[in-house]
Amino acid sequence: MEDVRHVLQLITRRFGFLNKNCCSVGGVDVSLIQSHILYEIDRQHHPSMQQIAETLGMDITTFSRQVQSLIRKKLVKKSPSDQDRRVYILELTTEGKFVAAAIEQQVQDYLTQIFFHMNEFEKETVIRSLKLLNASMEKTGVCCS
Amino acid sequence: MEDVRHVLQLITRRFGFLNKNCCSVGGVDVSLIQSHILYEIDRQHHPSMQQIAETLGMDITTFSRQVQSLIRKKLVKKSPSDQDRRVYILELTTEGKFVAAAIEQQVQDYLTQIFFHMNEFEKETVIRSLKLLNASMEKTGVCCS
DNA sequence: GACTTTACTTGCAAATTGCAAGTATAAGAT
DNA sequence: ATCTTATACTTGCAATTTGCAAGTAAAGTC
Repeated sequence: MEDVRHVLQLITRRFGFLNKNCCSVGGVDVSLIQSHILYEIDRQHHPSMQQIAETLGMDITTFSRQVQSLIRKKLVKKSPSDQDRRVYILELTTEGKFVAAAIEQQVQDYLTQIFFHMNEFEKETVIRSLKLLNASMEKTGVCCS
Repeated sequence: MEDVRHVLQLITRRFGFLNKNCCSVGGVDVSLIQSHILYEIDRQHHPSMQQIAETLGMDITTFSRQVQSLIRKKLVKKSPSDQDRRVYILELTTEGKFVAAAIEQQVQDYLTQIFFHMNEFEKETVIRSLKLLNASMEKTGVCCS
């Protein structure tokens, strides 16, 4: 139990490294945080700025500027909502989707490699455990909608 | 399998948030990265600068300055090695140990909370799974000695 | 003893941060 | 209807953090 922190720290670090290295696609470079933003915009259906900033636990002003940067790179599109014109709806451009997919592919390749060292039973156990852990973390409600 | 990335992303994020919030001890504030530095100096026995920077995957120059900052806060001590006077040996000061321990305590409390939602069997399975996952990640050798 | 490598630091310019203060729209109160 | 308050987002600014290039100083190599 004492070493759970350490193991989690290592897993987190390794997973973070992965993302860090995988953020250059074609001519475009995106930072780690930007890749997370792309990822979340892709996942959530036409989210607002707030939603993504909240999900990622970022300060909204920092987020605002990151989005500006992604718009400059033509990876993200921002349009005012019809229902409430204070809010802006985010979506990926075609190129944004392409970059997100390329990153996704690299992550999946890495995950495949990792699970390659396990047999089917281990693999399933690990995946189930991760989900359970995540669910437990959610219950304690430290963060992240 | 497709959602493993997402689950890992969430776990990572939640675990990162935890650390982010837990870095004010007594009068002293340390950033997330600094808390990781303290943690690793504590773990490794009289490590050099390189070693910690490498472990954390940080640029050595950035690391150098972070250490300077921790020394200013009197949490870390740096002394030239006897064997090789180019290298500096790092260790925590008494206060540094105190801060590291306080952070450790907060993390452990959080982990206890998380596992509180599981029965003994689940708990053991999850811990075993995390170790297995970490070992598999290590085999693919993306990072982190 | 001259060259190379290694461990670490500093200069600098760019990027990233958060707070305070701003604009603009929406919702609620009278 | 309008006055106030709340919400969604942006901008100014000053502080921090970053990485590269160039530095120092000590080992190691030939």
